[in-house]
Amino acid sequence: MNIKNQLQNQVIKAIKQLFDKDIEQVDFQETRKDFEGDITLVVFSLLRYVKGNPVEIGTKIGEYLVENEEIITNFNVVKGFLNLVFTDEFHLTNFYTAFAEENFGTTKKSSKNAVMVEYSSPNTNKPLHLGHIRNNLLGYSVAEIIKAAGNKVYKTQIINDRGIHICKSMLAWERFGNGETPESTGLKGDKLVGNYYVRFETEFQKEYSEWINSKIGQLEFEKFKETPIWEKLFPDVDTNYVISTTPMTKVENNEDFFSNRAILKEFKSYFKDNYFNTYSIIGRDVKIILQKWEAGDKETVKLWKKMNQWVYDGFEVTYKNLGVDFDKLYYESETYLLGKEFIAEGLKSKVFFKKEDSSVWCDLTDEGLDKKIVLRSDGTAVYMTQDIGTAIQRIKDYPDVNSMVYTVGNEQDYHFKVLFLILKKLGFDWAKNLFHLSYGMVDLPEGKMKSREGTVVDADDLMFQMTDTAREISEELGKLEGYSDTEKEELYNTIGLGALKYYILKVDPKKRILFNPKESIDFQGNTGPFIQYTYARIQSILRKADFDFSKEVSINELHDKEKNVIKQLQLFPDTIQLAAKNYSPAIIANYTYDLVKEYNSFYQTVTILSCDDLETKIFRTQLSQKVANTIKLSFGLLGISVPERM
RNA sequence: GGCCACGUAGUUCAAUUGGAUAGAAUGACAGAUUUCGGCUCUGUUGGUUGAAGGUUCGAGUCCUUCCGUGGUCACCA
Repeated sequence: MNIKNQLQNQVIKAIKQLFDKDIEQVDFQETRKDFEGDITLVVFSLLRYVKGNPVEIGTKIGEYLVENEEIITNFNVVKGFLNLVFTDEFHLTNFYTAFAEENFGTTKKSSKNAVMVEYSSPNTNKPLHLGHIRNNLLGYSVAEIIKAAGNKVYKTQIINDRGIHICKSMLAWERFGNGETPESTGLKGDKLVGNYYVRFETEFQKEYSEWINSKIGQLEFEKFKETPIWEKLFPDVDTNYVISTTPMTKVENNEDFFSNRAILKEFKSYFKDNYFNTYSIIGRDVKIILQKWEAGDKETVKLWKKMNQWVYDGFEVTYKNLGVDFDKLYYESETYLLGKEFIAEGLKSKVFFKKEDSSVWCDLTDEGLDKKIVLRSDGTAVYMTQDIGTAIQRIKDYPDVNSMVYTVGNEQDYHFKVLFLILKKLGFDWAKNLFHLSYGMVDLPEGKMKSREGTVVDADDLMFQMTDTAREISEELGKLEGYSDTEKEELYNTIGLGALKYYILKVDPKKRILFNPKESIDFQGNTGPFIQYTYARIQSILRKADFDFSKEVSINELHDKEKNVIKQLQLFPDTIQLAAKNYSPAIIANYTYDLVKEYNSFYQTVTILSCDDLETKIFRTQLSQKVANTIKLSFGLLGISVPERM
């Protein structure tokens, strides 16, 4: 039975005895640092049942507890808060319970049900970038946290290996590739394929620009100028005025905005998809490839397989460096057909309806959402189709899974809302346990990452730079005599990636991150290396401890700093549960930082190894060891490793 | 424009899910330790929690209305 339950029962008894009232639950919270005490009872919430002055009520309960509960030695009441003080023996017993438990804080698998966590899920036409890094770190960490909270977990991803994007790379490679391979160029496979995707875009833009200057392009431009599309593009502008005066030439005092050039730019981005689907030659060619692929054309499928494999090989290297892994991979090309099957079923059961052009839709207006397409008029699958198929396939493959977590950026909030609703409508009872782990974008100090402007931060490059900076700083410090070159490289990797991972994971997933490369490699303050340093320093102490510190000792009186560290350690189990409930690695990160701060303060004020009293020396060494273990465990949940020296 | 997030010290983030005087880090300044690793520790400085109302013992947190930022509103994924 945990402390809160034990105390709750006592308080309930106290209230029964003192005020003759029956209540079921009372609120406890951590005592704030500025007040004396170890746990706090909020008296205010009792006022509903017990009338009177909160201070008097608190005092009476406090007196009762000191009298009747042996772990409470003292109390004080501030306003409506009853702060209770535990005995030193109680703290010590708690510590040794934790000390004896190797993985203190984690829960052994208790549930028969499993959770599936999806993350990463990239397209196969481009290398991974900073945004994927956040996704991967979050997904991996949340999976580890859920595991530590006592659940079976499967890590998975859906690889978007099918579709127009990969066909674009294929077309460009066939046309301009001269048979290049990763081997022949020395490039990572994902980089090579990404280059051809860029090449396709360049060729397309060239063709598009030429077309705009052609007669027919100018005709479309004129049409564009006359359409009321203005309203959509510039909702803030008085449209009547704009249309009636042909503003692009006549409005003078906002020339930049209304200049012919600015409008042309608007037109260009507005008409792009339309052009791709109608006039574009290269667009037509790439769609032919997609059709051939869907028809199972041998040559096309062969090339598709070859280029996808290059990408997979490249991704594997990135995943390995990043330290993430998967239990099972799903490929869109293998699940979209199952999705189609269930669209057909849904049509029968009237979950979906068919339009005249034979496209299939789901009507969600009753739920306050729109109508959503689930199958194109030509019968081909859309994004939603394959997501339906994938979800169902997963439950088929893993019958013990009854809950799934999707780690996907918040620009897809609406998509997942719809997906979960559709699955519910299709009658799957597990659909109520689906969670979209939605996270904010990663911005750079200069603004958003844009591939067209070349401001995308490549995942491999970033990891390399972080390791490099870690090397520079570590070499200055020179604490590494006796380390071989490979050991050193491993350490730089540990530190560099530790900095990166902590920097990203310490912020709440749903908030957007401002990624400042300079700050991310910082070693001081609330950073990964700061925490790693504390761990390494404890290891140094443990190496020097030339006495037996494996057995319990008894201490007469605890130092305040010792008590604070013990209290912080005690919070670990609840913290894991809370982090799992909230799908938030940030909670683990912040906990670890608090623990380290508490420990450093302890370390600074008391002596450990040079302490005169043997019992105290042993106890403080044990306390240090437990802190180190906990750092290692909690950092493990974040996917960050800790060094023995640094 | 409809819908959905978010808005907290100069900056980057917290705040035990409605609790006490809103905390850290960073920056700047002052100090401690110089024999367990100085990548440490202790202070000082810095806030009308975007604004205004409301709900109650109590609001950064919940409700309403504005303001600002971002996302989304495809037979793209």
